Amino acid sequence: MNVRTLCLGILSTGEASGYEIKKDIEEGMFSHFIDASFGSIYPALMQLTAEGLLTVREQEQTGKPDKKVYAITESGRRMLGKAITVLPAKDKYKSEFLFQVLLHQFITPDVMLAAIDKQLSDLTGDLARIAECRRSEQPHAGAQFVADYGNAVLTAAVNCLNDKKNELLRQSTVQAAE
Amino acid sequence: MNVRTLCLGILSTGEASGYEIKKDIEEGMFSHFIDASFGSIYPALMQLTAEGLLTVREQEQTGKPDKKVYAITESGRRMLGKAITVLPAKDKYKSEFLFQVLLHQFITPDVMLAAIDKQLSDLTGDLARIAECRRSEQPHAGAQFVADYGNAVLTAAVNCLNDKKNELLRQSTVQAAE
DNA sequence: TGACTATATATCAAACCGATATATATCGGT
DNA sequence: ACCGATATATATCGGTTTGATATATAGTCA
Repeated sequence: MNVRTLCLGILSTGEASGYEIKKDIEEGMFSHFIDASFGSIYPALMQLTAEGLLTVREQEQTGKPDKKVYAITESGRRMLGKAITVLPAKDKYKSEFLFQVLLHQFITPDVMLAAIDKQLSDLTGDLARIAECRRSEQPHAGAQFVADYGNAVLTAAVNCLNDKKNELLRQSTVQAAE
Repeated sequence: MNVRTLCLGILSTGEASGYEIKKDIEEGMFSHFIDASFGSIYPALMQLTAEGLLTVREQEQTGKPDKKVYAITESGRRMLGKAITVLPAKDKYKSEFLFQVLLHQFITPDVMLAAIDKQLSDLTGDLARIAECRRSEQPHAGAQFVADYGNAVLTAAVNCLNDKKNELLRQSTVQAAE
């Protein structure tokens, strides 16, 4: 799935500017399983507009720079429906943390513990963002599904990591006592 | 983390050809949290060799085409150690499946159920691959960690998905009965 | 006034993916 | 003996995406 479809999907929930789309991707419900940068969002919006799948209107703001508000057209909705009515590609998961864990022989125990703490802080941050989305966005079946799924996975990760961390701490205190 | 560091990391566990590195990334322990294509692996190996971080030797094979076996040098080990002694970047997770779930209004229930089954099959496939790695690769602390972490997360995902699927099936049978 | 932050759009080099090309070798079917 | 399919193996390339940077407006705070 490319950034074009992503933009159509977000704009199907309401009109927005490129900057607001980026914020949705970083802070909203989409943030848990999607990523895109300005360098791909802005070109995609211009291209989609040129193809008639979006409309733009320039909106003046007080206290802020002007913004370009994009809205999806009927043609855009059809394209979106067609694009997501396919078997989804396999999830992609990339983790530098687990890479370090697998190569633990090259790093010192204190660096390893720092990495685990960083990972725990990332995970609990994600959990907090899901709770925040539940509070602020209006809930519907899809959002409920995604939030429950995210909570299940992240909670399992946190529990496993805490176990592993305690195990490491126990080992290092035993070694220190010898 | 770039493909260069990835190649150094894999080669730190033993010499390999570009093709074998790709197989490690697809089937081995690394497959659960790493991805890279030939289009980035081969250039990276050539570049690292030119910089003296790897050595190559051409090896003839019977029944197969020749291969170029790369091995990490001392200089490469130092570079790898330096590259992974940093706080790891945040995990990246991309899911077309959850994107479809959040936009469920655009897809029919049967497409949704097909997507869920695809996701379940992907997850159980990953679980099976972890079990297979446990069987075939020699276990060490890092591999144990990664395998336990993967099992915890994937099992939580499978359980949550099965719940959601049953819920959907119950709803559709209730609606069919009305 | 100057420094900093937030909002907002846009561009670009570098990195990377996915597809394709090329080549060798085995195996099974016709 | 020949064809097609599959596995092994290296390499390249167009197109997409990232991450950084540039540009600009406006509020806040020392």
